[in-house]
Amino acid sequence: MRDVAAAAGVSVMTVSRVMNGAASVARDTAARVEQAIADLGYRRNDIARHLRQKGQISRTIGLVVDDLGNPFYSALARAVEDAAYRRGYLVLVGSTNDDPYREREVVTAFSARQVDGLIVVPTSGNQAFLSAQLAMGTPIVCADRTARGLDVDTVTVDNRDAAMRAVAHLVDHGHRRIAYLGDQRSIWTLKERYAGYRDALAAADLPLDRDLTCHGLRSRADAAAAMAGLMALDDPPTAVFASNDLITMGAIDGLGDAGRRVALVGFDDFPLADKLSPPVTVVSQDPATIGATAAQLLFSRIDGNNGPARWVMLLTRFVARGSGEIRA
Amino acid sequence: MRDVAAAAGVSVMTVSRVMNGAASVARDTAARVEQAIADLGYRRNDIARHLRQKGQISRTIGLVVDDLGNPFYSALARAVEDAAYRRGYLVLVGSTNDDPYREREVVTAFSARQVDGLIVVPTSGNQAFLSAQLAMGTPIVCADRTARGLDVDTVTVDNRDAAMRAVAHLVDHGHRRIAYLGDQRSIWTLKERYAGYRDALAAADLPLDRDLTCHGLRSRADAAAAMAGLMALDDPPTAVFASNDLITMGAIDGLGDAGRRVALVGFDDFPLADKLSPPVTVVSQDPATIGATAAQLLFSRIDGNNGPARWVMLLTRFVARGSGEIRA
DNA sequence: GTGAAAGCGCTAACAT
DNA sequence: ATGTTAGCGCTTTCAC
Repeated sequence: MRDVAAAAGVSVMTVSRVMNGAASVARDTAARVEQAIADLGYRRNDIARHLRQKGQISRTIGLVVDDLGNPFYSALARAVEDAAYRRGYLVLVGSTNDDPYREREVVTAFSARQVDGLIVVPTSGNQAFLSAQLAMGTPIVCADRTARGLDVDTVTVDNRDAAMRAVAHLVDHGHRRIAYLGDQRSIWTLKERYAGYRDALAAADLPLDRDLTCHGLRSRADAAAAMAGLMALDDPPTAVFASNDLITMGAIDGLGDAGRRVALVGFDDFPLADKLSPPVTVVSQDPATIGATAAQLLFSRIDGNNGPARWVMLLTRFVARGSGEIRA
Repeated sequence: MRDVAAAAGVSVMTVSRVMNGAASVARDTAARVEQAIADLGYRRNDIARHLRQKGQISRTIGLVVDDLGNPFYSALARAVEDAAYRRGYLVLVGSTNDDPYREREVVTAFSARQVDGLIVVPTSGNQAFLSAQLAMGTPIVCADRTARGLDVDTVTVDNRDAAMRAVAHLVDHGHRRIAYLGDQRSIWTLKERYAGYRDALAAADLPLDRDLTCHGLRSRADAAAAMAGLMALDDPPTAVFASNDLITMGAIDGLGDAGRRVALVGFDDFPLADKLSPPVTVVSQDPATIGATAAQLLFSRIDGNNGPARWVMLLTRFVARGSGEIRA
């Protein structure tokens, strides 16, 4: 900037004014400065700019998800990025792998970079440490899952109720032995979905059979193995509720030909679910809407809204395609 | 930091030393400072730190992809993020939607934020403008596609050759009317794949029938419609080469029951490809490896390597599952 | 072992 | 319409 000023024969302040499109610069002075900028290929250092600028804003938000490589979270991330782009904000991303330690590291690094706000998919750990950032004036919004030990804006779907309806649907089709396949119970969404599963059983006066519930399935392969194990029981289930997309695919792998007689309902829709035989009945949620809503809540805070924390519950859609309508 | 210094009764310099773990601080002084830091909940401002620090590094890299919401690019992004995390770097992400204007905006914004390096999936526009960043000392690596008008490190797969072999596979199974379904030809990868398609036809002395080639398919629905159109021809194709995962799915949609007699090979593997009937034969590439390799090249530049530009060509894998082995 | 002064690149506030 | 001064929060350099 000093070089530009020297080249144009003005002070750095005038260069600053030109860069910011200030009106109070003579046309020919501005032209000289523009020329110098072009000649020297000068680009403003936005970091230094924000350091001094009023309000200390960095025009950057941080997005912390479980796994950016998971299509669910990448769809969410894309929606956040679009909202940020429209407002002239940049997005820092980080994955936690549901590891509370890494979550803390990432959030801390983002805060040290002075992000103006944070959208977080909380891990199963405790998020009380986030209250420090909150106290420092950095707004936080939780997406997909609620935080533990923290009272902030949150966007989720109606996990428990949706799971309950899905399982009730299986009950309505005559099933009494309905298996549950799920990821770690420590994750909020899975706890909710499992609760919904039990709600539906209770409502139908069905017993909760521990032999039919599998938790902690971290991958499609895990789910396939668990499903195969269930089918090897003396009295195998006649229906299955799979609590996320990966697990649903694993269940399909594990069922093999038995997929034609065993009913299946999965949480999360996925491409080609309608092309399988039988086509897969699912509870569908929209990650892009979750991300867009979270961004909207965050920017309202950045814009100064400091009302009480809001919890936006988005509705899921039940999509009957065939696999969930197989009768007992 | 000033507050901490005051609370501990030392100068800001000593606080700085403690924050950086300098050895030359008396044990009890350090303890007093640590205490003050804890009491006041002080967190260092990394932005200000990097502004003054030797070498002016920001420990941030920028990642520009076509669409972060596309599982292919999100897998790539995840690999980049992991590599960055291991080195203590943060990642700014941006999507271009293959819009050269947005590409330029995003890259410019990243550069203004003083990123230490850039991994870019180039749009179909011209990337000559990137030479400005390159000249300013910001290393750039292209991933998935090559850049136009720019000589930088690049990671791609053997698109043309892989496409050629895929189509040759169809020829080997007796097909003479092989359709091509592709996205915009202006995109480098698609240009290459289309060239491979023509290579295979030429090698088999088959004519290039314009009626059997469809370009510019931007979505699964586009591809479905194009496929249906092809099947409505008087003399429909007996085989199809689909040039990416979305288009392969669309082709499956468009084929419907004809999928049992019309052979299909797709570029890109996708979940459940093996569960369809018939299971889908594909050319499989690994986006995570592309991302990891790009990160490796970028960090080698950040570490000072300034040798000539490298082009790493990763190999694809041909996965025969059934749909590609249907005979004419 | 500690501190004072200077400055990274920029802009706010007040000159002129 | 333009320049001067001060300072954002930190680190470098050099002094003690």
